[in-house]
Amino acid sequence: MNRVLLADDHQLLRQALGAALQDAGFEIVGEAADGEEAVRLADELDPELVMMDVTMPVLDGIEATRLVHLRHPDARVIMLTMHDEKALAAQAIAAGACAFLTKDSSMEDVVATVRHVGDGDVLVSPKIASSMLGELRSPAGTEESPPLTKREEEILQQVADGCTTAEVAARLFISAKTVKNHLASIYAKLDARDRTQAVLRGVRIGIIQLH
Amino acid sequence: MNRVLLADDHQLLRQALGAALQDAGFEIVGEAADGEEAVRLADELDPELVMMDVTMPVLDGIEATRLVHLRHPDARVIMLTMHDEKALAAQAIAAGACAFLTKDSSMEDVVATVRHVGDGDVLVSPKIASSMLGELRSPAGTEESPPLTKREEEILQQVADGCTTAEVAARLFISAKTVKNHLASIYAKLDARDRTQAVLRGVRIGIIQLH
DNA sequence: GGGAAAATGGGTCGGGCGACCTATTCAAGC
DNA sequence: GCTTGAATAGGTCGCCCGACCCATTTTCCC
Repeated sequence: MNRVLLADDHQLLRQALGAALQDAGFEIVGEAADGEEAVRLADELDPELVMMDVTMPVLDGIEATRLVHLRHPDARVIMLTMHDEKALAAQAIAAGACAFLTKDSSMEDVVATVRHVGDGDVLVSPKIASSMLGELRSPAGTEESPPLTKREEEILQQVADGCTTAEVAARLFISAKTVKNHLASIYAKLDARDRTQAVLRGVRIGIIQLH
Repeated sequence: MNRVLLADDHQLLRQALGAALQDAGFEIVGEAADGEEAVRLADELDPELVMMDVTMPVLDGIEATRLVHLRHPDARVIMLTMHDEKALAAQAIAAGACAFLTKDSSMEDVVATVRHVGDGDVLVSPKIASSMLGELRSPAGTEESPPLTKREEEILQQVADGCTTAEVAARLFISAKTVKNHLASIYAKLDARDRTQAVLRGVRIGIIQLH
């Protein structure tokens, strides 16, 4: 019997996961609707397992995982994501996640993965997880895309919010040139050739919130 | 006892909805993972109710709803969406949907809505639905954004896929000028000032697929 | 048949944007 | 202490983009 904390902004999915995990013998000790709440509840409830969605308001799942892992090294975090992206897996693992699931998975896959992690398997690699799901991606070298810095994420979010280069510069009290430099770095990291593609990548990997 | 068809690309959510609706006394006659499959299964199974996600591969939920409603005027379609956007509600209703639910809803809300629609309520307006959900939006005039034409959606999708204006023109065998004209029309309809915002809007309202 | 909307194409203009290059400061880590 | 990387800033260049004009053809609905 493992104490589980659920963090997902979609109540529907939380309830569904909660019900399935309870049926499987897990105890749901709390539910969070955003990353910040997830971190707070993790502090408060000290769960053994955390099911964390990547795309969440206020604080995204990656950052929330990083914080939870930092404060509760024993807690095992399982990441949930809409779209599966190789780049995301690396970031999730780096942030301290133990496993990786896409929302294309079946309930059985979820329960199986949670059980594995709960049983103490140190790391269910994304590859193992995806093969376990019967879905295999990342053909070979798993070319990783280095995570964005905090400043870069901040700038990309502003761009996603509709700001031009000059507007971002004004909001952050820095030069437009600097914003351009950050953007160039973002494009290189996300393999995007313009702001549209960069923002879309950000949305896919869950570091960008849609307002 | 109503015959229900589920259409959502996330297996997890399909299972969850299916289980909840079955518990509530509905019969799940089929599940579709994309819009095309939804239309095909609707033809095949002739369900009374269809729960249709907006964001689906191959054919989006709006278009799928339009087709289903066209071929099966008696079938009642309930739209499901991630983000709730006023513009989407108008499009969904126009396409023939009977009700509108966000994934922020609770399972109880979903069951209640499905029951209402299944009982024969002609139209659960988005406003009623959202007030039923305890969430009220669209303060007054519900300023509608007219839906994009097929050509416009096609072009916006190409832009989302990373094409420049010239590349879209080449792919569609039309002049770059024409692409620009369509884009201008798209910007006006979606209240976007550039392609980044337009694509993001498309993603939010679910007419754009992320590849 | 007639009108509206969609789809097509053209022109011009200014500005934002991305590519490329360099430089300084500061903090963290080896 | 030295190096690395992040964040800051500057310059130039060419081009793509969006704003605002315009017209024609086709399609579809009344």
